[in-house]
Amino acid sequence: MPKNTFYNLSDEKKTRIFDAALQEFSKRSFSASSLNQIIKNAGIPKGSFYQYFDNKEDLYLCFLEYASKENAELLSNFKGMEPDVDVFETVMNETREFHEKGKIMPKYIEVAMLMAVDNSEFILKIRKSSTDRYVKMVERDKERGLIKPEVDSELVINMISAFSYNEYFRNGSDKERYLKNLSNALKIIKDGIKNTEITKE
Amino acid sequence: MPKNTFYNLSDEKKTRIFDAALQEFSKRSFSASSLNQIIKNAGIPKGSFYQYFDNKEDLYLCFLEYASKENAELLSNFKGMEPDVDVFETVMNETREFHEKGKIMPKYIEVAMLMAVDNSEFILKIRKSSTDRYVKMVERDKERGLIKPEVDSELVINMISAFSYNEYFRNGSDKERYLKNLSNALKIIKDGIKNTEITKE
DNA sequence: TCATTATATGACTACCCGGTCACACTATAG
DNA sequence: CTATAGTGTGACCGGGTAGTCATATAATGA
Repeated sequence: MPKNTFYNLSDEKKTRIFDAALQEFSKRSFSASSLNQIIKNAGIPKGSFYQYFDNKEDLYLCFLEYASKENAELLSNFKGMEPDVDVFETVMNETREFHEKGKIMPKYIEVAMLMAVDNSEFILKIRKSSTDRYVKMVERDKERGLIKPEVDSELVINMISAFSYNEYFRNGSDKERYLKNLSNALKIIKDGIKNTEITKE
Repeated sequence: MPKNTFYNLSDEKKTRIFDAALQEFSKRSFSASSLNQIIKNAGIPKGSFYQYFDNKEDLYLCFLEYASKENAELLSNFKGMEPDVDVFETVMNETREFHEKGKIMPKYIEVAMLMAVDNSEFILKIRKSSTDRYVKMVERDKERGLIKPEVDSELVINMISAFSYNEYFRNGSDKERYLKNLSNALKIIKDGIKNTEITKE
């Protein structure tokens, strides 16, 4: 847990620290990340950092909490689940939105990707809760007769998120290419699980 | 490429080095791995190591070659690209074989998984060449009229490998579950890109 | 005003890393 | 026996890391 001195800091300084943390934690996994790099980017002296946090782990945990709050706020705009839009369109729209919004969000994707490798219990919990929302969308689409009922909803979401993370990394700065590939992959999955029976009345 | 001095080493010493490399490369990604740790475990002095190899990358490449030879007989069953088997069946068969054979294999699997997550340019190059084989299979299936011609072959392989790596990590020790999920995912992708036109004569 | 407390700071420690190099040793050939 | 070439070796280099600490400065309260 960060010390009181951290919470007493100006918002501007706190933001600067979190921004620097985001830069670093989205580039390297926790164990490979450099605290020196973070404080350099944040423009705060080494000594000051240790006035605010116990150590690197302390910062990481605090950062994750902050990041998931940021995340939740942004996603709340979409929570509505518009009735005419299927899960694939939603994923695509939200991803596109991520990129248009300040370009900060995609960095969180990288953080998540690097977290996935660490595979700690703590991270599994966060990931689970973030995919649940999409799993529910798949299930809704099943009920609407758009998707074969025997399909494993969680598996579909795992396919999408795995590809999304991976592809995001692979394409580096070429975001257009990433979005195009994601769109193509979504189309393949959609065609692969679409309900061919005419059960709609 | 290792130097002659390495090949002139006793088999016992060579094995000791590869064993130590396996231990390290299965625990940490290439860029996170420690050469010092490897030579310590292998019980050879730093100076000697550089008599055998140019650098850490040299050892890694050499180790990969050795590892893939170790599994040579395993993969040789499949290398032939049997004419009646499509890319999906091949992936599934190879994966199953990979996991069912031997107790040494899991370590090598860890190496492969960590490789998938490492983003250094060095690793990217290696990874590319290893997926090429599967990309070619997709293209062959296209020519055979099994897969829609407009599909991006590389994208398909990326979807499969991303899911495979991710799912492997997610399911931890539950290999049966992993294989089942992979099978289901392959089915979805297959259905998503199968050629529905009747162009076969 | 002055003493006390909280915060700011960067030089410093100890320990990693990959890689080099001068030197020691050994084997072979003349 | 001696010269030479091949191999073994660990101290060392430059640069990175996380974390510490004495001291300087600012803020606070009596």
